[in-house]
Amino acid sequence: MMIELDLQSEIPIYTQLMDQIIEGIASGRLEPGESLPSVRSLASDIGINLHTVNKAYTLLKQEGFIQVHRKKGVIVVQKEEMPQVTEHYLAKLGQQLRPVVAESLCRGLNQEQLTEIIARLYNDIQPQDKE
Amino acid sequence: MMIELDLQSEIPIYTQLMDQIIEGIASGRLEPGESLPSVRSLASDIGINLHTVNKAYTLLKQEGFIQVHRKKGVIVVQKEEMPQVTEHYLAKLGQQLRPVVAESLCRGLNQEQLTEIIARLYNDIQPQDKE
Amino acid sequence: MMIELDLQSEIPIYTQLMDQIIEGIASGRLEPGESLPSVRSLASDIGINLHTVNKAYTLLKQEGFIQVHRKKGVIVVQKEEMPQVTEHYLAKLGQQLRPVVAESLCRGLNQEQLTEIIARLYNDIQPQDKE
Amino acid sequence: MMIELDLQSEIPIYTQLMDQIIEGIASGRLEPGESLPSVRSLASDIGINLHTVNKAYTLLKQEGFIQVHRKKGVIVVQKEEMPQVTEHYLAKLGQQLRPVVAESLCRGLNQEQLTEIIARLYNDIQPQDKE
DNA sequence: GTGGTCTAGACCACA
DNA sequence: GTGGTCTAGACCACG
Repeated sequence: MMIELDLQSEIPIYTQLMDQIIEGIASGRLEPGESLPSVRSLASDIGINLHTVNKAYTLLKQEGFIQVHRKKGVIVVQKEEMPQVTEHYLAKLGQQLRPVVAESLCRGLNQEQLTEIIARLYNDIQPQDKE
Repeated sequence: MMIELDLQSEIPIYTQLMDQIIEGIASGRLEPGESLPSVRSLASDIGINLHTVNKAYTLLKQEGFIQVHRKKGVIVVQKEEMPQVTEHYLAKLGQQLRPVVAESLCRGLNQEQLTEIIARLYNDIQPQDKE
Repeated sequence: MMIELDLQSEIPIYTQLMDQIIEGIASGRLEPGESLPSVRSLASDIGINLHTVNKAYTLLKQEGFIQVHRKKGVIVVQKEEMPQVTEHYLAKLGQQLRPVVAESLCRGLNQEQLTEIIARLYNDIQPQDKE
Repeated sequence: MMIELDLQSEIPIYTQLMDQIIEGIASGRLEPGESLPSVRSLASDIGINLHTVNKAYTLLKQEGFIQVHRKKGVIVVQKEEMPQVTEHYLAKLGQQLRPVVAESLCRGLNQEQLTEIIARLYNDIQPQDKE
């Protein structure tokens, strides 16, 4: 599992970590049931604070992407248990996307172009092996 | 100019204010050349500190959405001077959207559905000059 | 006398006005002894406040570039009376130029290039008719 | 890092601070990658408010001279990432220098003399690695 | 302990 | 009256 952090970024490290793990799941590089490194080992691997990894894991657990077993350690949830498209999620999505769309409109980036960007991201992230 | 803020939100007030103003421009409720309320009056209108408004204005000025005119006060930039779709902007956009798409993939929200959400936001915000 | 002001600029209008008049003198478009418009007419010509023009004139007078006669109005000083290169002026110059040179060094603009820019400005402003 | 401020000057403190830091970089007293004191410690060291220091740092960050690193704090950018000579910078430079040259012409300070002043500043600021 | 945010009150330059 | 600057004190997120 490759984690790339930008320590200069204004995005908190724990958020970047969450994003990377979620993208890992989305892309298939992290499979359901697969186990993640322990808080300690991941922290030392990428050279950040224990608390930071812990915070990311805790939030991912809260959102339902991972489970923490006393014995098996940290694992990605099974496909059936993966978080769904809830009302709450859709609301958050709209709230996130609204300012993005507004700025696009101001700058003259039209709906087709934005859709195209979204499409490229889907293809970019999505698992490519179709078998 | 209606401004709606959520003082409890984790999103900084000055960011919400920027978003609202940008959406105002995108929607046509704020027209190019139109003048915005003074820092002081807007602050007292919406019940926040003038420095918070000032920060929002300053950032909007830096991004090129508004100008501070010595006589007319704060004005929305002319259409020709509106910020463009720069490389830098596209990079920022991709960076913002990437985690959104990743989470969508995990939750099983497919590309068509996300595109549909974008489309609705475009229609929602866009100026509705129907007459 | 053409005056070009940028009302959006962060540079105060009275300063821009002073700069323009000094450049006018430097370029020969305003000759020693020539009279400048009255505060009132200049203000209405360029559409700014009386006080602003007044401030510019007052400061120019203090610096010795113009004289205000009760009868002749405002005139550019004679060549012999033009402000000289004083110690005080050199100190001000160094103080102004120091940060400019420092930033140039940081950005990798070398001495020759900066000198070239200065040279171009001299040629640009200087009176061109040599007869 | 020595900082000398003139609290009586008409030049804003945050500007003086920016200038001093840029000169520090230009002179080599501040090396790329080196970390700057925290907002709080610098503020208390030089006896000004932390918000004033913060403003200077924020602007320097925006201009690309420093970065805020999540672990190392505030650092001078690496040499490769140092701001370049952009069109925008050259425009700003011309705008800054134009009135200076105009006044020089009026006062009879010729191009050679001004060039000489620039040269002295370059030598004065430039890193003196003689050993 | 760090930077980021917000509030509050004050002074000044500008127009 | 406007924006710009500075000070001061407080809370929070982050690491």
